[in-house]
Amino acid sequence: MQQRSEETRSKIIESAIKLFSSRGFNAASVDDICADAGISKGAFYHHFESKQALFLALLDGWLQTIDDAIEASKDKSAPETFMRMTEAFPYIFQSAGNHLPMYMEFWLQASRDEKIWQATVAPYRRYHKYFATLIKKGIDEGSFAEMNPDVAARLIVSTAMGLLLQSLLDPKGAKWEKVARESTTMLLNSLVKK
Amino acid sequence: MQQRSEETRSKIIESAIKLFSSRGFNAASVDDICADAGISKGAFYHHFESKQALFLALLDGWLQTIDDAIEASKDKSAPETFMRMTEAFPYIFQSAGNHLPMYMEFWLQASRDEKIWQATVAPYRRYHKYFATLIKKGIDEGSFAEMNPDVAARLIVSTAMGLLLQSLLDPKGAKWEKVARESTTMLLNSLVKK
DNA sequence: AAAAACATACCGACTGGTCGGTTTTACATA
DNA sequence: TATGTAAAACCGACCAGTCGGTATGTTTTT
Repeated sequence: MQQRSEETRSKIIESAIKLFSSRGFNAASVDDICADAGISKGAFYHHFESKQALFLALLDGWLQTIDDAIEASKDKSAPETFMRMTEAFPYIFQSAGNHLPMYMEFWLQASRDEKIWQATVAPYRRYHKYFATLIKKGIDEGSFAEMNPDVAARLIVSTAMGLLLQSLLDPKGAKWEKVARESTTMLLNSLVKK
Repeated sequence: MQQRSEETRSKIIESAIKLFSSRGFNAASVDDICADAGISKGAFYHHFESKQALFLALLDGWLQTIDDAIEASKDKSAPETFMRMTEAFPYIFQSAGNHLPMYMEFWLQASRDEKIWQATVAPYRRYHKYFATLIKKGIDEGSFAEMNPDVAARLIVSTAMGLLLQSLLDPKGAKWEKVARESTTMLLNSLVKK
């Protein structure tokens, strides 16, 4: 059976997410990850070429979940999609919340590491394009006010990212789910045709 | 003269900003900083207790510039303040742009390091309070529409941070100064009373 | 001459990664 | 079903290099 192999691999990934999130990419050593996963260093390097390769694997997994989420919301109207975004915030804050520092690390590493940058920027541009197209569709349909779809898409992404960042810095400083819901609604209202 | 001493100190800080920005806190070693500054390790540890202490000094310097900027915009009306924010964007993107990765690093470290967190979160809360008060003032004066000042303040900070983050990831993906100016204007329009 | 500023050699801890050897698995054969 | 065997999976000691930090000595300033 190759079941054991897959189990080991997922144990490594699980521990890596946990430790990268809590300590950071640099501070979490390969030894730490192996110890947490309860496997040996040999097993680690059997499954992953390097520490960076593991990092990239984690990044891929994350991007995949975003792709899935986008795919699931296709064929929806623009306002409906954004409403769903609003509804999704509690879920995002709960599930992504713990791993948020790691996603930030992706971001930061991307600005310094060519390989990671290439793996990150292409999906980012794809997402932006998706949002911009969606907004343009909404404008054409008459449900959104006249505006620059490109700028509006950046604005929406900014809001989501900025809220997550603020919640990361000061988790107990506000009821973030509530703030996220209300500010997204606020933003959405400014887009919708009056 | 204590002039030489101060020169050494500022040389260290200069090199630290440069290397922390380009390589990150962990990847930039004390030796690297010393080499870049053209001084010895002894000199380094004469001026700073530890690498973390240097990091905190850099953080303090950054927060000071924000404080100064806020202080300079006081006694202005709320809409005027936000208009000035818009005007300031090109400057921000130019000056902060290069050091942005380091500021992100502050953010990230703050979520993991108690000391750095305390040094970061207090100013953050102060800034948020300032914005919220400003918005409330604008509402009371009748220039802003009815809204939750707290949420609106988070939204504004989110926008600024999110834009900076996006520009960090994909500097050549858009004309960020233009996007920032337009989306801030968009946001401001949604606040102003119609 | 006292003190502050700086230089240099050095330390133990830890890092990512390697390597020879061992165990487990998958599969063909009988 | 039992058995032999090659490959895949895994182990853990080990390596060379780097890290932040220190101890001690030298130069410069006051």
